[in-house]
Amino acid sequence: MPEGHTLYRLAADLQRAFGGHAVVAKSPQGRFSESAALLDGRVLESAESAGKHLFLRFDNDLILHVHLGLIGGFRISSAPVEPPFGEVRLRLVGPSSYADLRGATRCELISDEKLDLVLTRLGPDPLRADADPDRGFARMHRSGKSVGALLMDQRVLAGVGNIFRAESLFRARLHPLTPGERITKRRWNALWTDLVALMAYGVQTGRIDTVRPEHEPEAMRREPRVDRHGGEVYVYRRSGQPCHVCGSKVKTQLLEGRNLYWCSVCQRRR
DNA sequence: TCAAGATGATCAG
DNA sequence: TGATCCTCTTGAT
Repeated sequence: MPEGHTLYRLAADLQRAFGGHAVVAKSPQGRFSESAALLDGRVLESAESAGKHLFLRFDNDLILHVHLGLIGGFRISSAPVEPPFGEVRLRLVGPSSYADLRGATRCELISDEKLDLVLTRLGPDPLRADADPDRGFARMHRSGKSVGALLMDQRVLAGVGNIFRAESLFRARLHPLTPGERITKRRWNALWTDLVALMAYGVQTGRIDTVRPEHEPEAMRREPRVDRHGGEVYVYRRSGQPCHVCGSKVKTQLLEGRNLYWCSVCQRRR
C-alpha cells in the first residue's frame, strides 16, 4: 500500500538484491506464467521508480512494469527460499534473496516505447531531481476541481497518495476543497517544497512522518501520534479526534471515492 | 469466523 | 460517477 517514497525505496532494494545477477522468475499463482518465462534466467540491469510505478529492466530489452495499486506488495526476503504462500503473482529469486509480488494492479512486460508513454502521462515526481514543478502547477491552475482531488491526480503530481495529500494540505493550512484554479504560484511552490522534503524523509526512514520537532515548536509536542502505517501525522485517519494544533475535531469526507481528512479551523476555506 | 476497509487506477456509461 | 480488480488486516460478532 505504497506512496511514491515506498516505490523509490523498493526500487533501490531490488537493485541491491538482484541488480547485475541472473534471476529465476516464476509465477506460483499462474497468472503471470508466460511473461515470467521470458524473464527466467535473465540479468536484471536496473530497477527504477517513477511516481508509484516500478520498472525493472532486463538484459533482453524487456521491462517489467509494476503498479502495486491500493493493496499490492513486493516483499524481499533473505535466503533460504521458502515455499510461496497465498497469491504470489511473481517470484524473483537471486543469489542471496528472493522477492514475492502480490496483489498488484499492474504487472506486465513492456517495451521502451510503452515506458515512454507511461512516463509522459505522469506529472512531476517530488523525489526526482529532474522534476519540473511548473508542469504540475499548469495543470492545477487551469482546473476547477478541488486541490484535494488534484493532489491525488498522478498527472499533476506523481507519487503523492492519500497520506501525503492530507498532511501536506494541513501543513500548508489549505482547505482541501479549494479550487485548483485559486492556488497561487507562491502557494504551489510552498506545497511542492514541502512535499520534496517530506517524501525525501520518507525515503530515508520508510515512514511518513509529518509531525517532526524541527517542523513544530516544542509547545505543540504532546503524546506520540503514530498511525498504524507507522508514522506521526496531523489529520490522516484521525477523523473525530482533536486537532493537535487547535483542538477542534478532525473532519472527514469521501472525495472521488477516497477518504479526505482535514481540520476545518486550521484549514479554513478562503 | 466473516465482512469491511484500505497508502490506487481504469473503464463503461 | 459508479463498478471493478487485486490481497491482506482489522474489528465486529
